Amino acid sequence: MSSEDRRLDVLRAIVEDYVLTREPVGSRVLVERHGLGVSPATIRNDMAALEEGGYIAQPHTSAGRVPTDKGYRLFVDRLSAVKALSSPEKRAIQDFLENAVDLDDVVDRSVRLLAQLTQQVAVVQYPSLRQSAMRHLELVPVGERRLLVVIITDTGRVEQRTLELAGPPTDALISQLRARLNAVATGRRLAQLVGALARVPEAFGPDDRPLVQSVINIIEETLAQESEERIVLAGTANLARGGGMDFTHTLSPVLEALEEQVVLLRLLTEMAEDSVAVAVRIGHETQHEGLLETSFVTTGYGGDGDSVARIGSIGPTRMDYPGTIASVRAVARYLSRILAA
Amino acid sequence: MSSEDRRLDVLRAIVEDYVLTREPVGSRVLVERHGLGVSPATIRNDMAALEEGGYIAQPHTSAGRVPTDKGYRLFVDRLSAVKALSSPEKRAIQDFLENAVDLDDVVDRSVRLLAQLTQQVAVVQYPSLRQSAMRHLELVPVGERRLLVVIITDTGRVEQRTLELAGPPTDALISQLRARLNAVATGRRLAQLVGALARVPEAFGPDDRPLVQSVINIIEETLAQESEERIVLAGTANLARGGGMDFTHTLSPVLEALEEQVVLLRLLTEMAEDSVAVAVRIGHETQHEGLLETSFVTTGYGGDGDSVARIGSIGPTRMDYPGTIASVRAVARYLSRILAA
DNA sequence: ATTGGCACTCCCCGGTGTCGAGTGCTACCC
DNA sequence: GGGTAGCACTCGACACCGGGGAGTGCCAAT
Repeated sequence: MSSEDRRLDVLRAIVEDYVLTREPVGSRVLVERHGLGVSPATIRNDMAALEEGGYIAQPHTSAGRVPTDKGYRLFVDRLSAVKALSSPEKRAIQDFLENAVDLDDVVDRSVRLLAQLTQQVAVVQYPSLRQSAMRHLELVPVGERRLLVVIITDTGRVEQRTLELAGPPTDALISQLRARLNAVATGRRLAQLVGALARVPEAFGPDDRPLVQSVINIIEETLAQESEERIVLAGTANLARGGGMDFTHTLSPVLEALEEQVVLLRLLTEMAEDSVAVAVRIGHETQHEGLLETSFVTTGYGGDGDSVARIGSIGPTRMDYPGTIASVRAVARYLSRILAA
Repeated sequence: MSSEDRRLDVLRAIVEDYVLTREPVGSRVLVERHGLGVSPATIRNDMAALEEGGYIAQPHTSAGRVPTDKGYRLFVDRLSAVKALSSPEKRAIQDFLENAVDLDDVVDRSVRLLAQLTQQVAVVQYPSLRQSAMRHLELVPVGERRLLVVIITDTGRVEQRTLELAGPPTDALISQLRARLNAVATGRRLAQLVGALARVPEAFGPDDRPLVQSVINIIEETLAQESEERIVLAGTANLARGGGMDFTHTLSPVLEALEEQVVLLRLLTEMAEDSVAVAVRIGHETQHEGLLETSFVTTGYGGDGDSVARIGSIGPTRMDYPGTIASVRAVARYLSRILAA
């Protein structure tokens, strides 16, 4: 074993120990608890080198070492082996998710489950409208002057908008329009819908076109609302575990960041482009003040090939990365399976 | 002024001071800061009496006094004057809520707004299905063997369920059933629907009855799911303000309680029966371990006369009750107005 | 009934001293 | 040159002490 290899072993040991104990780890316990076959003094030299490289740091002069963000990064990239979940765990996941009655329920169960498994905060993004395909489009007249436009996607998501009308429409017009829209839209990706709908008004008489156009407008508006992407959280209480000792002073900024759904959505979108199975953002990599002391592990779910939304877990940078990655991946897999059914 | 009156004044002063400063309040600052025209010694006698009655307590022998739950209770019942919101505040509330696009958005905005106003955790319950009236019921065939049942209420809530069919239904049957169901159900309170639907199958031929019956079953199931009552939270980060100093040790149990939607739903239901405009639960009155150090202020909204759901705010027992009550009431009022439109 | 006086209690806070974990360095060995 | 043992040093954690002060309860006086 080259000395370079041993240094990495030392880093791995430090990360694992620190994750377990929450306490800065010194050279002695390192050789005692992990089977490094050398003396503490040797380890100290390695630690000095690791510190030089910025992988670990000491909180104060005579304390043990703590991994830095850079250290964790190296750890997840090169040093960690993915844990496998036990069979009973897998069974439990599947059973739990299978009992869901509708999309809301599936999402709700998934997020709670993941929070439970990781003992951290879980995040699930609703299947993106733009990525989904149209299953059905329904027009429902409501009272005299209102029309309800309901969009149903293949992922089970249902979106509706109310439209105020100039006057009461005829039943014939409504059903003609409904048929026409469905003919054009059903089965198509919502993202590709905008162009496709443009020619629909041509099929209608000039008197009807304003209504037709306004229906199309409201559909396009609904799809354009990327901000309408919904996310659901669970397990925020887990942040406060152990007296919230994982965060300097208070966890208020963390909670604030989590409530800012914009922040999470940005991160999820960025991570979708990472082109790795499971994306990890560590500490400052989240690019957000409040999340400086947290890490975010996400993966995509749904869809065959490319995913339709993301699911993930947020915890202190000092988290069990292999375990979290395994849990996130497992729940995503079962979630995809359920949605495909 | 009788001495009894002064004692209540003293209690009020203690509550107000403690809410402001978070510190046990002594007899001297009491006479200094509030215009009680007597000496500290006199106040001390009153305080002794109040302590005897269980309205205040001292954390340790030589500290000031702190209100007990019983003290707060007396305060909200008899001693607090309702604050009025400023005109700009009212305007801001209205403007903010008016820009909502659908029910989800209205609820979301309301809960955020209330969290912002009270600087506490806000809770909004979705309009109850059972309390709402049916606006429209839609049946949408999806693929060959599935039927989507969509229920739209007058509060804008949309609930849908998927039904697996034995075989593909005819369009004629679907539209006949749709018409029939809407004739019976539209405009009716959902709670009264169960009986009304029972006779619908009689109008159909024996071949069609199984399908008709299963549609009716799934509608009734959906309505029966009281547990499906959804609630939305915002402002949990506010709990951690000031270093979370309002709670002994950690706020983890509080967060856990908030995630247990069952707990909140129970409380909301109980408080709906209090037959007061704004219901308040203080500390142990919440009957829940995790909420021992919190109070819950709620009121109903929506509907003319009796309300259709509740909205409220949760904060430390040491909260600004008059201010919270005013905010909750104000948001409820505007929320009702929006929904009625 | 109210008040001034007074003794008493007990938390808070700063200072001090000890202990121990952990380090860096140097000399030494293979 | 890399590994090791020994050693002096640093510095936080913790316990202990003592003064200061806020606040109380009680009593005697008005």
